[in-house]
Amino acid sequence: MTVATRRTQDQRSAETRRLLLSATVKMLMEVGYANTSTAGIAKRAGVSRGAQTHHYPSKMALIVAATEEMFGNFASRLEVLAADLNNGDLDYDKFFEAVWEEVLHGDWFYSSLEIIVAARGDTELREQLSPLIIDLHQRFERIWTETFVALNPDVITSKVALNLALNVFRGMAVQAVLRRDEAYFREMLMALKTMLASHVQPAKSAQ
Amino acid sequence: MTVATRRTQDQRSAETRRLLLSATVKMLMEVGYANTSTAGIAKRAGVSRGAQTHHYPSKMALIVAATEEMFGNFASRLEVLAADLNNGDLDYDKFFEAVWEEVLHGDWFYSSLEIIVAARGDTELREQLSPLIIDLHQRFERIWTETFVALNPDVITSKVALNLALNVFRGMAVQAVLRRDEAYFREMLMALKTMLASHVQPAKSAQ
DNA sequence: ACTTACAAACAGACTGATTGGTTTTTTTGA
DNA sequence: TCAAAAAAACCAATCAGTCTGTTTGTAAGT
Repeated sequence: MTVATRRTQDQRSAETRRLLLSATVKMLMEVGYANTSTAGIAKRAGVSRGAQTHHYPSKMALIVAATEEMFGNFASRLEVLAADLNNGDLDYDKFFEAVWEEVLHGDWFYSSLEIIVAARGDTELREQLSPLIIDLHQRFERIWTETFVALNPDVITSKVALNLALNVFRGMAVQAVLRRDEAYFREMLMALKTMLASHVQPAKSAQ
Repeated sequence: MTVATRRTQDQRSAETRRLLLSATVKMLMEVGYANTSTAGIAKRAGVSRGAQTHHYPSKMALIVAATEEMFGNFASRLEVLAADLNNGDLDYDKFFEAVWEEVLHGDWFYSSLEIIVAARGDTELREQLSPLIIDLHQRFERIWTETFVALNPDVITSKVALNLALNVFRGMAVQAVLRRDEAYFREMLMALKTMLASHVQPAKSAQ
């Protein structure tokens, strides 16, 4: 239009796709799946609807691609936190607080919740997302088992403790939609840390 | 149409409303909020769209009324389970298994999840539902504190233990959407019971 | 170097279906 | 006789997907 910044086709494509996926995640996060239309995404991304359908012919293709990227981003973020715990930049308490912060205020949790709930009523979407979630979960388990060791593996393994913690976070985040009460969630998080502490400890401190 | 069973206006109204609310909850449960239309609800209820808009002029009025009833039903169901635990018809293990069964296969959890997620992107709906959820939660706390006592209230109170358990259930149910793995959830439930057992016990056995 | 041919990228109008809500008409009970 | 209840037609808005036309980059041929 104004200055013709010359780019290769690949560069143009990649940029457009990036804008679309980012806009998709942000819209899911901010207004929910029900209020996320393909036209809205295109507008938010600053891309024409034609460009959008060119790269992602259906809404599902767009959602699935956005989910893939979002899961990847979150796992990476978690890897960083785990590394921080391992090398001493974070202690046990701060680690969980950072994860909770990430869940509550990061891009990922609520957009994934929207997608999961949408998938409940859409067989095809569910089938497309299922492998992505399983992948993500395996990445979680790998990160976690490299970071925490169980005190009594016969009673509660490290893996189960991870899943318990994850599910508490999930549940809390859902509850937070209709109940904004920071003190309540702080108390809950403290209780979770206390209960977990008697079953797992950071691998680093076990050396 | 066929046989004119003579009923009072109140009876006709009450029956129509009952059919509509029941159909609403069932549709939310089975196909999700996104696929729940007012026309679909009316059809499923076997009621004309005119009758539906007569009793519930907007979709929100219908959703809110259905939520109210559903929450009431679930709290009642939980009261029965708690009473069974108190009078010895259920033991500690069986109680939690019954609650989990209720969450996973009952009418209420997934329909409430749909509604909560929908409320996230709809300010008015959120404001209407907020008091209902708080009511329900207070009922939970009352039931729970009459049923369980904390072993070390200074560390973890009975109330916090309840909320932790509730949130684990919530999280597990969300996870169950994309991960159907009964063994996994059994293991998770066992871990939850183990962890809870060291902080609360049934009030009855404490007498 | 410079055109030319072509395909990918992009833009935007259009379409059929569905939605929630309104209005009009008919039926039923008081 | 009248108002509540119920039925059904109707409407504007929105949606995902399709279609047609334009722009931009690429590569072959000269």
